[in-house]
Amino acid sequence: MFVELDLQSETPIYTQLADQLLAGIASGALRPGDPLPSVRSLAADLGINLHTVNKAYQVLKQEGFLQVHRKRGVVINPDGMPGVTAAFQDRLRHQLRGMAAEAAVRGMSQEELAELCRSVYDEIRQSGEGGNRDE
Amino acid sequence: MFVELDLQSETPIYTQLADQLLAGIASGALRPGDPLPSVRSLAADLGINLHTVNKAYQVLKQEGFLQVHRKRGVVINPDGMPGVTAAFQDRLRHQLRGMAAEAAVRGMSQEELAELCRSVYDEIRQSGEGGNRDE
Amino acid sequence: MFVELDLQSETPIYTQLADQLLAGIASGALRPGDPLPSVRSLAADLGINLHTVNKAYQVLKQEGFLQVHRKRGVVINPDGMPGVTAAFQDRLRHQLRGMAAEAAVRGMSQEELAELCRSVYDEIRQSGEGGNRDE
Amino acid sequence: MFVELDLQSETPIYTQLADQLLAGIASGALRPGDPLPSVRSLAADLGINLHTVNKAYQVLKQEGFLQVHRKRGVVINPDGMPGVTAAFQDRLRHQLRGMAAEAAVRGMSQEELAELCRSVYDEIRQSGEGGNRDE
DNA sequence: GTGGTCTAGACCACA
DNA sequence: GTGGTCTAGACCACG
Repeated sequence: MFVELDLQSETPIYTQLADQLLAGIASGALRPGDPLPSVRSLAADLGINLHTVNKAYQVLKQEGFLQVHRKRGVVINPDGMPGVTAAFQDRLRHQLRGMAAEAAVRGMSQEELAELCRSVYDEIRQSGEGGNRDE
Repeated sequence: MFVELDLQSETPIYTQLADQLLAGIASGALRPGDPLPSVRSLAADLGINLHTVNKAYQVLKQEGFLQVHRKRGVVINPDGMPGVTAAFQDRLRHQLRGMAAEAAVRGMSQEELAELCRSVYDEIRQSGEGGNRDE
Repeated sequence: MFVELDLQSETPIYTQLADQLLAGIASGALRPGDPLPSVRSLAADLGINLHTVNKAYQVLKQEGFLQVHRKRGVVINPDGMPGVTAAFQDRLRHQLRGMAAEAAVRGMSQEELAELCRSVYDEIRQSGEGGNRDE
Repeated sequence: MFVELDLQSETPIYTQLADQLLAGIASGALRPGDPLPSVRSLAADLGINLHTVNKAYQVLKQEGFLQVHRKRGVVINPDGMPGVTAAFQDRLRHQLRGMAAEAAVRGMSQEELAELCRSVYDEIRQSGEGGNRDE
């Protein structure tokens, strides 16, 4: 579990955690059906409160990425990940708009921005290359 | 001034305002040297708090997009816009990472994401098309 | 024994099990005097914990649906089922209130809700049709 | 605000609160656009923790019944209530199934159950007759 | 003053 | 042991 949190960041800890878990799924390090650490143990590992971990889990569960299994605890949704919903696209566009506006004003070209997107996407995919599974 | 605020959004009003001012600049509707409404009048126009408008202006001034003169009021920085700083790139990558991770998990391909980037960028550029009022 | 458990559900497994046993009785598949599997074997069949099966049995025994004999094991109460007690009606109304409130808010009419009730009731009755094994 | 909580009940306080707010909406006592008390004041009124109130609000917000307005605080969704979604129907059926099974076993007829549904529905609708609005 | 976040410590139902 | 709930007290961003 390679999670790195910036406790000073203005983005909430639970958001950072949720994002990194998603990144873990995207990279293949976490796969559908895989169990996640209990809120308590992960909280202890990360040195944060269990409620903070719980909130991250709840957010991901709400969106359909996780399930709470009565026997196996918290697991990556074994039925696969939710697709590209309209709500998600809206959210994406909204966030992109703000970034794109500033990028444009600062003189970044359309293609430079797109290229940056691609490279970030690649980083995420490759970070888990080989799908190391050591739990 | 074509500013639309969503008071239900989870993004702060001052952020929305700042983003839309940037979009105005990106589209060419606002150009270096152009004056902006006074805090007072813009707040009245938008039906929001003075502090909120002020904060948006402060944020943009801080980043170098605006200048505040005691006499001439608030103007788009006549010396041109700040460029693509390292800090900005970091911020961009950081935000992109979260989005890209979720997009990847949801099955969006690298090129689909890049394409979305491009289209959003275009929208911003085009929204001000024909808005070059004085040349 | 046609029991289907949803380990991801937020309703406890023992509750699901108890409900399905009740449904079995309602449908006629299980009748007063009929024997039920031992805690041990049912737990093995369903792949769940002994405690869980035991709790379901205890709950049903507590309400008077089952009897537990040292020798004959667990049987559907041969003296017949408990009737519509005041306590049960209270419980029913209480649960219905929450559902009805949300249904009403969502625009479901009184008759639509009543009709749904009837259809669910029918499903339960019919699911055991033809299941009268020994007469 | 006529909210009555049973702190001894096994149903969570936040659920009871959410249900009663829904009942308030169903009865017409609360209408789209109406403001709700702040989490702090309502918590003080009810003698419970503000986090508990907050959770109730979050649940209702999540489902689309409430909105958090940056100026007006928490309000009943002014765009109207969510409709009868498939997810809601599933939830309803599931809950009804358990109740209907027990009702049937206890000898309650299909029509008796439906009639109970109707009467509960009526109680909710009528409790707010006249739409008293004293805030 | 609002809601959002985080922490800490506690109890309970469930399995 | 797990997650779910509740409490209490705190800080911060926002408007």
